[in-house]
Amino acid sequence: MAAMATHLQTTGREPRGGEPRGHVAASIADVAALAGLSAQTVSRVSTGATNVRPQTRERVLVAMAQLGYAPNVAARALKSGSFATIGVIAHQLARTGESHTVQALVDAANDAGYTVALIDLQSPTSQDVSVAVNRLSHQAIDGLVVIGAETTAPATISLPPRLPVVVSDARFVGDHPAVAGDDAGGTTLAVHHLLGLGHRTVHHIAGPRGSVPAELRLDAWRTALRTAGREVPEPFQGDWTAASGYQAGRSAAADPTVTAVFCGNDEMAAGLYRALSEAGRSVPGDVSVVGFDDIPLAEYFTPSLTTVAQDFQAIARRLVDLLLQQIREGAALKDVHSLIPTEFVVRASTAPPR
Amino acid sequence: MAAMATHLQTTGREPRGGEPRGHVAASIADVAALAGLSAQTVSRVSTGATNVRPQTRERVLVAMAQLGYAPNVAARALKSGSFATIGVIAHQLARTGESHTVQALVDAANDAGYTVALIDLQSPTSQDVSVAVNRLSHQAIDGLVVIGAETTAPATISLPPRLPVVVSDARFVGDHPAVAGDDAGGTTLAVHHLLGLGHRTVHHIAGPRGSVPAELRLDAWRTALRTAGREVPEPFQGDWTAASGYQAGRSAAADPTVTAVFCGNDEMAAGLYRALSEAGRSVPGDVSVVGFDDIPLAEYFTPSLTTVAQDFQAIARRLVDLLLQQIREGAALKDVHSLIPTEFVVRASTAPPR
DNA sequence: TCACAATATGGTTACGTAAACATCTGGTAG
DNA sequence: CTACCAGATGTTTACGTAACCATATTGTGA
Repeated sequence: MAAMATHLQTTGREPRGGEPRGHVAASIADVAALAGLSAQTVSRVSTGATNVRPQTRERVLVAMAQLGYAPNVAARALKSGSFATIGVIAHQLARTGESHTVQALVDAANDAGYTVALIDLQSPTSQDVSVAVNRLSHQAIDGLVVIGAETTAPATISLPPRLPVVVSDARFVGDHPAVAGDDAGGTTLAVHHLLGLGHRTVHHIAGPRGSVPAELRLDAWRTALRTAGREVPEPFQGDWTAASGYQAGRSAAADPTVTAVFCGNDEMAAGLYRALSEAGRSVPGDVSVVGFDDIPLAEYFTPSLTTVAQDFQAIARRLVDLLLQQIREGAALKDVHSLIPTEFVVRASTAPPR
Repeated sequence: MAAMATHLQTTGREPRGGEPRGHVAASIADVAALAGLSAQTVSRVSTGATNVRPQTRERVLVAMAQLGYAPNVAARALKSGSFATIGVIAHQLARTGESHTVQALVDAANDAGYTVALIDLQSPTSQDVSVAVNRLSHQAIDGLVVIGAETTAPATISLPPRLPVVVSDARFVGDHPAVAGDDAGGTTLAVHHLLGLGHRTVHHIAGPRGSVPAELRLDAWRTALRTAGREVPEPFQGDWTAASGYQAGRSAAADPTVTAVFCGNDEMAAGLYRALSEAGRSVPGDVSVVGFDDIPLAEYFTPSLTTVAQDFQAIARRLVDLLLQQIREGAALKDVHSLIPTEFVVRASTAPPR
């Protein structure tokens, strides 16, 4: 009930006050009157219906232009039940990976004729997600993309019934179609690459506890080492930020057995670079480093960072595809789980051990 | 007329098909019937009106919960003329500076009870901006924030009349309220810092031609040098990307007279770092480097980057404030130009020349 | 006890659009 | 020449809400 109350308050704003001329936005009736036609005919022109004489259509278009007519989206939405809008729930938009997904998502949605209503969560808890969804209310959006709930099980998010939803989540639990980058696959490539160069084992700076991609990468790293019969060292605990990578890096730099580090993301790799540099250990001479995500800056780290590239574009396109499919067909797609492959990009931060 | 046609087509989608039970979303009338009250009373509860007996309100809330009622946003918007939504036009959202502004903007808008409808432009030309605006149509949003038009004069953007608008633009031309970081001030601080360290002059890697912030930083750099009576070297031409900074850096590294470089943004500074490193010139020993923006990674460059920090939060808050003020008061705020101060952050990438 | 005020609740209406159905026009085939 | 058909246009209606005005109910003071 508490959650429900969040969308029950009005904003208390009045419609915008009048220009000098009592020039309220022109409606379809005004256009009809000016053109000497019925409102229905105007509506037909504005929706692109074909059964209108070219000459009549022209008359309507002229009247529209003259009045600066634009269809009232609210009325249209009320009538049709659709807003041509999808909701996107993100978490810390400015985090590099997230912002790429969101940009790609916005572009994909726009291409499909949809506007994106964006909510940015401060914290990605189930409750906050639920509140955010209710805020958009279940009729203001035609569908919902949840990409910011990395520490939350999608199944525990309370959603309006019948609202098409897709989530970006690699666990593939719950009923919603899900799309994610191949965290495990990318991690395996990274570990094998480093072992293949001759490193005896690979250390890891992990993302925050509870984060799904962080856990998946951690597990895959552990599994890859075990499968290869290598020792699994204690992972360093990070939180995605460069600062945490730096902290972890101070410990790593002090440990002479560390010759190869797989970082949970590129930002933490940047922090590690600096810690190693301060300790006088060179990359890749003394320590090889691999990142994850392939942010634009990764190529211009010094040295250029070897990393696991995520295809954010592909992830976003797939998310939008799956969502629109549900919206159009009116049916929930259950058990659709799409894993977008990662690409391993070898640059200059990895080398055989000394 | 061509532009107008863009918002006249419907999407041709049918409303979502029925669940097994003919369970269309509950309306205010359904709630009223279940509670044994009039629709009006239900409406009062849902809008938070005070003149309802607590006992009656409770009856309504129970009925709402039972039916899973949520107000129909379209109907509400149609009645009130307001969507509680603001449009945001961005350009290359994933660019670091931009994504911070957008995140802060979304947060500020959400705090004020507004949803953000986001459009990401591929190219920031006047025409594209106009098309994007028309796409949102002038009644789907209560106001518009334009932050992605850096190569476009706001005055040349065709906007629906009477739509409250704010732009993020430091030129302050045209009628719209504008907010921007203090490009010139920040640049001056950077140049003075470097001259103060004893450098004879300061080189510059500029942002793309035509970009407003790029030009402002370029001009301010030139002016600061002239004012100080220093030689003004030919600037290097970049385009905001690390790749362009690297290119420029190759030339800079080859020129022994270059001892201090002011970069148009932090990404280009990253590219410069690498070029200098490859040429065997150290930062800050041989060359001092200053960036612009203070992206989160800047502190973890190796060495830590001295840069001009922009307060994206403050910019966004001010943009939203100015927009909401116009929306609420119904009057356009002309000639409101707000310059958000920058902060100069001294880190480890600058030092006196050898 | 009753009149009156204050508060609570109900009925009617309009917001702008587009679907469904009705009517009108012009042309064509029998 | 007429009946009919197809296409063009008009009329009516409903979508869900909240403002406005009308009415019912409660409580208070004389």
